[in-house]
Amino acid sequence: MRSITMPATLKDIAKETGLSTATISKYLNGAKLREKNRIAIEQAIRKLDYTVNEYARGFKLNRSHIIGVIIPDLNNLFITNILVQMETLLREHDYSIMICDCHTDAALERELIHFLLGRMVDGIINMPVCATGEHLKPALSKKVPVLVLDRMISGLEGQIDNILIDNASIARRAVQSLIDQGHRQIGLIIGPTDYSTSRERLEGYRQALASSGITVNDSLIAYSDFTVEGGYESLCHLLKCNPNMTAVFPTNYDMTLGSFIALKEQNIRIPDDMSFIGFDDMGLSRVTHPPLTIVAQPLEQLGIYAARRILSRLEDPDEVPISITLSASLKIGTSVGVPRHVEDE
Amino acid sequence: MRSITMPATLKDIAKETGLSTATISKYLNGAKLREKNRIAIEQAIRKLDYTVNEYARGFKLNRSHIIGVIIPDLNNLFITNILVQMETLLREHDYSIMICDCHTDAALERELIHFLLGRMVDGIINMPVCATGEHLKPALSKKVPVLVLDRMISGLEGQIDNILIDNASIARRAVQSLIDQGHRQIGLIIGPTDYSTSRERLEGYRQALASSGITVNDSLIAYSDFTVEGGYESLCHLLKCNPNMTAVFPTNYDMTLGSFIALKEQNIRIPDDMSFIGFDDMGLSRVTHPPLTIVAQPLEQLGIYAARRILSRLEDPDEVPISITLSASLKIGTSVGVPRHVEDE
DNA sequence: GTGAAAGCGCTAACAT
DNA sequence: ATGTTAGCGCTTTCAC
Repeated sequence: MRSITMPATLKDIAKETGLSTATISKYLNGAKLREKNRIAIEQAIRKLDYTVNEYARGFKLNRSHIIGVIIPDLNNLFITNILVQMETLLREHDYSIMICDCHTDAALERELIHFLLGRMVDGIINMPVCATGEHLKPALSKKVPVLVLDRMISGLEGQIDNILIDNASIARRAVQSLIDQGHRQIGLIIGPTDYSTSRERLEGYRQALASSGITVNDSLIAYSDFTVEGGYESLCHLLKCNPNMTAVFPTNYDMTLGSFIALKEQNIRIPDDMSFIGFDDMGLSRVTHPPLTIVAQPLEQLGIYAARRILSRLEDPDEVPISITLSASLKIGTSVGVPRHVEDE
Repeated sequence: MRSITMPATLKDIAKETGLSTATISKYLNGAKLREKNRIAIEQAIRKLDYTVNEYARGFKLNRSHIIGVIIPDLNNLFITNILVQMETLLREHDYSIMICDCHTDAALERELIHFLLGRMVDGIINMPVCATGEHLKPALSKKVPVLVLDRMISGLEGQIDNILIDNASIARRAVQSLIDQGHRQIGLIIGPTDYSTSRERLEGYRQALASSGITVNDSLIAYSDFTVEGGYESLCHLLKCNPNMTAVFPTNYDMTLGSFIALKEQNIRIPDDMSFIGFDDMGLSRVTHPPLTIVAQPLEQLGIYAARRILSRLEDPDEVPISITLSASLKIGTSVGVPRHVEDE
């Protein structure tokens, strides 16, 4: 006899209704059957509080309906904004996500691939730390669909899906808009250059300057670390080394917050004393006066595309992996003005 | 014959080594055996690239090694700070977490309990939206251990674990420290009072004032919503209604950020013009000058205790659910000063 | 439309 | 120390 705490199984429903487990299973999976039987089954299910044992089903069908997600840091609004959309959309399709934080540690990242494969995940979404993509090989050789998020990995074309943002383009446009206002001494606060996103933003900055015939002044480029503290210190450093700097462009949210606070604390007015273009349209950018001109990355879209792509791959194993690049937009505020020396002319 | 993409099974290893599946299973689960056989198995495992089918194992043993986690919002550093520790510790014990964001929607929260139970999670950790705990009943009746995080739910004592922070106490101490400096007009920015944390912080504020014989002035209490915008607007509102206010105490991280920026923008100096005690020692508090006096909640500890408790419950089903209350601390900076009118006396 | 039976990969008696 | 065997709950032929 089945104890009070043991959940009911198909067999119990079969016994209760006098039907076979096969029939009930089929019904549960969408088959049609005699009205009388349908009702009997529904009744038995309610009476015995039956729910499908997804574990047995997954075991039988060899699919878990779980997507593994490996990210470098959960404590990051840029990342969670993407995850929220992904999770919501995947759950609507009856998939759940297993999030693993590798703490920006490439060795742990590699381990986590194995961890997730051991958990029989149906697919893997990864914002990679390891730039070579070497860590993804075990998943690929097991034919588990892999999607790489927000960072470029070369050498795996055609084997993985890739959702990217056109960082070079948006950085170029942002810096160009500063140049158009007359700025020549434009500070850039950039993240670690082992990430393709940082390199591309730097490249966009260089392109904009080059196309206007402005020589790049290396002392205007602060190499930072994507943190609030990093942004704060970089801004202070840039100011000290470049008294003539008239505009500054931090290139992620935390550094935007840090450098914004540094400016406020030094009583440097935006845009009167310093023009400012921030990054990522979250928290801070919703309250500042003047409203910030800001690079708005389509984070929700990133999450949605990632979820859609992995679902497509799962539905049709023959689907070919592709790379999708989304455009960011420049949200215009009033934190960019005409630089002093131009006004004076 | 097993196709190239089908993963190897115990049977394959058995065939390869000439041993039985039982022996290999036992070895995999820690049993000792003849050195010769051990080597043969290791070799076969490597040759066939075998990994345990966790799905079959979980099915057989009726445990998934998955903890379901339901939170009101992933886009929240307070929450992710807790999750990071939880995830790390649980994974070290070979558990993974399935995170579901209910978007502060009680109906979705209830649904997610069913979703997770259907996924056969071994336990559930929940920072609840629903204050009655009604949504947890299905989990409890299935004997799935439930742990409630950071919020009090009454009526479920002895049935659920509960990890809390002593909000009343820390709020009282924070406000007391302002009173000790001579402040009498102390603004409070509080979150939605449907959460026990908000009510307790408000209670702590009241207690501190009462114990010093100060009458509570309702116009000094701003009921806000835990967001950056909310903090910004609440600060502006408090200032307008209370020109005599000499100190302000926002009670979560986002509202701390919002009100801090509002002060900066109005050129109100901290602590000269306004004393300030912030909440949650993250991002902002690491860069401000002067360093903020701040309520530091033990977020990492919260995550660690939650993980430990649920692991204990899983290891020993007879373990009795308990409630643990952690103390927050007041990190002293220099954002609190002596109010003007006292200096003048 | 319905049922009988096989089997997914693993573990746990139980036997040797 | 190792093998035999049954069976977890489900889906899926293949009959009828």
